[in-house]
Amino acid sequence: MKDIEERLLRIFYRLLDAFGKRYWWPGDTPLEIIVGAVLTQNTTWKNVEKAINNLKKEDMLSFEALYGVDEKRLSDIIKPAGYYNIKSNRLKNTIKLFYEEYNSSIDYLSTISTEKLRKSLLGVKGIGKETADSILLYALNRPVFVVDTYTKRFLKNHRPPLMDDSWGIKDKDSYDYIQGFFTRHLPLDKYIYNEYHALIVCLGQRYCKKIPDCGGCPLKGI
DNA sequence: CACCAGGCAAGTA
DNA sequence: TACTTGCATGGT
Repeated sequence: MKDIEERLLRIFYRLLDAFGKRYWWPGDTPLEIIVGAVLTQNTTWKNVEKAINNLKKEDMLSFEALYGVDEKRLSDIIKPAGYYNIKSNRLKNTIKLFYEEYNSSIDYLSTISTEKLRKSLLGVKGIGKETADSILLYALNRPVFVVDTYTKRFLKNHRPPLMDDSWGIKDKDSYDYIQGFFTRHLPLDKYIYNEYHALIVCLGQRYCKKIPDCGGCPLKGI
């Protein structure tokens, strides 16, 4: 067990050394990060940036403006992010939660437990586990490990020999199991969770697209 | 031309 | 529970 923690940290520092700090999440305010988390669902960040820039240009990047804006008009503004009709509705649902239940107040949000926040986020139509956890970690600074397709691919591609079968990771493991795996074997540290997820994404984008292929991969020979 | 990207919900079996 | 499908733009 202790062995796994050391291994995970060793991988972490190797990636950190290779790629440097990722400075996630891009975004100046918690709201911008929340909006980005919804818009980036199955979408490249590049396209999300365009949508967010449109929102800024229209002066729509506030809880009040987003709460009040017409859904049709919102879909028009965020069009570059793709799935714009669905995402406009999801954004409205998300903003509605913060506006109506938490007074659009980051200070107030800081008094609410992570468990309660996660439950209310998952109650929003359009927010699944990854989006909820991204908001918790990157917008609200809670120590929650984010699992995404890169994380699953990372585990799939690197065991064994990188990871031993005794770790119990299987291809079709659920979100909760994989998240639990990381949180059980890492210190409860939001800085590590923040950087680890970002580094896994960076690794995946550069080296491990679809099949196990570690040519030039910084984890080779670790 | 095909394929993918920092998911999710709804439908089917 | 475990698949499948629709959603849509923009880059490779």
